[in-house]
Amino acid sequence: MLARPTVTVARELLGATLCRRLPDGTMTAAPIVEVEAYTQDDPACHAFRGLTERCRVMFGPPGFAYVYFIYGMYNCLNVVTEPDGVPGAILIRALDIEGCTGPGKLCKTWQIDRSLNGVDLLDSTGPLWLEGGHVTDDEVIATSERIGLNVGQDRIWRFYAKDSDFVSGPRRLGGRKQTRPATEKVAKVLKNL
DNA sequence: TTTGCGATTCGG
DNA sequence: CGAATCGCAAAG
Repeated sequence: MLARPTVTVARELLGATLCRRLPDGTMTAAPIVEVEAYTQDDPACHAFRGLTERCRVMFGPPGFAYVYFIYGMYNCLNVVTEPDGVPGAILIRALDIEGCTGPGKLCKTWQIDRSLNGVDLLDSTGPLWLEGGHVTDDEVIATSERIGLNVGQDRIWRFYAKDSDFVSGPRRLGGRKQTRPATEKVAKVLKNL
């Protein structure tokens, strides 16, 4: 499923449920509502210059977590894609739940750091994993340039649930406060996964 | 080794 | 718009 073109998978990942089991046993889960795709031939991708220690997991099999540290204080979570040997990843930018708007905040809130780099995201007995299907309804999905890049801005590889109030960054005209739950329409789609 | 900067966020 | 804050990777 994840061993396919990153951009395709990214779009389909919207609506999947990210689940977290904290060290103390606490469990949390929420739908993914914003993602960005990064591929080998993409200048903004960590794997663009080849394999390095940091992006090693991106070159491995799909379904594993690629967590990196950025700006001296934040962590970002990615889902590795593409067949083993081909780098590719999807940055998880927001979950449909309070405190998880933005890749850095999401990781801070759910206590995700580099110690989770390389964990199997398809293992529901682990600390972090994915469940559920995906959204295919174009009507509830929006697209845009990726956020915070100085290269690769020509690639429209950011996908987000149109009406989720937890999506980060630039939004549609008259951006609203991000404190309400997703609208009924999106909520319904997310529920039928 | 050194250096410049980054897939961010928050405050002024 | 700039500070915070530090690991990474390209350059020296």
